[in-house]
Amino acid sequence: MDSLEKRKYEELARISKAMAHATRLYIIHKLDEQEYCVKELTELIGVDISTISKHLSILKNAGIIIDEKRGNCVYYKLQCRCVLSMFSCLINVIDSNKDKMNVL
Amino acid sequence: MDSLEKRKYEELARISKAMAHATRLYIIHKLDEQEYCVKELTELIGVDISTISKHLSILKNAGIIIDEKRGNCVYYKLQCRCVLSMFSCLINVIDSNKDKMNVL
DNA sequence: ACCCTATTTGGCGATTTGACCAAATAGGCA
DNA sequence: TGCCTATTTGGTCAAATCGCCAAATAGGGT
Repeated sequence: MDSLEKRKYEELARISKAMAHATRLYIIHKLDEQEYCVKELTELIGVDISTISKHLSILKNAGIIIDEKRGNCVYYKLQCRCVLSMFSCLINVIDSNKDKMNVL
Repeated sequence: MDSLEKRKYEELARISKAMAHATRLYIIHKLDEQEYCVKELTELIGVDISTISKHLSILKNAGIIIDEKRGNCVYYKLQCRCVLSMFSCLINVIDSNKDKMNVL
């Protein structure tokens, strides 16, 4: 793997890592339905608000979500719905394993 | 997030984490082209063979790749090409960010 | 200006991850 | 059987991740 290729895969991994957490996947899923502010997400998820804030900043930093301040709150939404294809990919993997199991 | 939903997202995250590493993404990419044994992948990538073996076991454990012993070697291949849609997802995210930048 | 709510930031301890080395294991083949 | 190559496993260490708490910051509204 030459250094150019290495950089490419590290960049892909950077985005991929940002999604690789149950809470962050859940946030992405909820933000697909509608936008939410930090406090609302905190109530939906039930962990400390500082934890949610950090998850959001990881997603934002990876360019997966964007924020917008309105009134007293910071609202988050998906930067691009394309991330949702991630879910079908993950579900496909899980399903293709179930299939494998059944065959045996 | 009720406990059923929590389990669901943890399961998705389990697969997602397995892919969230530059070397493992690279392995997936190479295994899409053809199957390889551990030693060959080690030479392609250039880290310790035990490191590659562990990466492979993570991918195998997540049901992303499968192995097959033939002769002296263990060959690995994709369990299902569906994981490749992950790459387009990641690239889409990166591109949608570039677009955003250009607009500004 | 002051209070109050929302959010972010810094720091801490616990856990996980990733890379290497060395040693164990597996199996083919002379 | 004994050797040799390929692979896996266990141990160690450094670095990254995660969740909480406490404190800092931001900004609206009275």
